[in-house]
Amino acid sequence: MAWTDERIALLKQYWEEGRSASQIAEILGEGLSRNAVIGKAHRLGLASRPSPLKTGEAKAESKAPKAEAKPAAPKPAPRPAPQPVAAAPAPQPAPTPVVAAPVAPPVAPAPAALSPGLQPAPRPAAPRGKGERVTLLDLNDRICKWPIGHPDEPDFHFCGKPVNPGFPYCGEHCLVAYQAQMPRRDRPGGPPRPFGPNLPRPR
DNA sequence: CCCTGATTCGC
DNA sequence: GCGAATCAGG
Repeated sequence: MAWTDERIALLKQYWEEGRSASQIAEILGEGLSRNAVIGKAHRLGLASRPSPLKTGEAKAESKAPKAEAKPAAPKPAPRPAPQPVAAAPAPQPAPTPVVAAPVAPPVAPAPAALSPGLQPAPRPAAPRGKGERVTLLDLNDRICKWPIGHPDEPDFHFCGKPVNPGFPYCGEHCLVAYQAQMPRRDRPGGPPRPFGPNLPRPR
């Protein structure tokens, strides 16, 4: 994997936003480890920002007014307020108009290497859960990163169910993501096409 | 144990 | 330059 300008920009952005290295690693995908993120961040000159860690950098802040704790004391979370995912600027301008440049999308990176005969399904008609939203902040190693909705929509979120071990998705979405590609003539009606008008299928 | 970032060190 | 291994703290 290479640190493209897009990735570095994303790294900087997320890092400055206060995301943890592991979160950034998972957002950027491509098997990036949190160590890689930290290492790169270091090399970029970013380091030890408002993070609830105090290695080498303690908080010189002391709560002077400690007299009485107000019951309704609002606690400023160390993490920045969870901005809507859609608000995050998605740097898509490809400075290098390379043909077929494999630029990983900022969200929901498709599984990179698929076995021949396998191909990721375009976009599932994902059942939208009501109420709950799994945002970028909630992404872990072990929750399903299947995107629900469109990143531009305010309610864009992720599946969030426990993953199928070894996969970035839960079992259900692994079935969708790693569907075996059937021979065309065996496909009866044909699956919905992601883009473009429904052209008459070649026969 | 889980998590976090920092640093080292071989590639 | 990169990142896994390792370290150190919470």
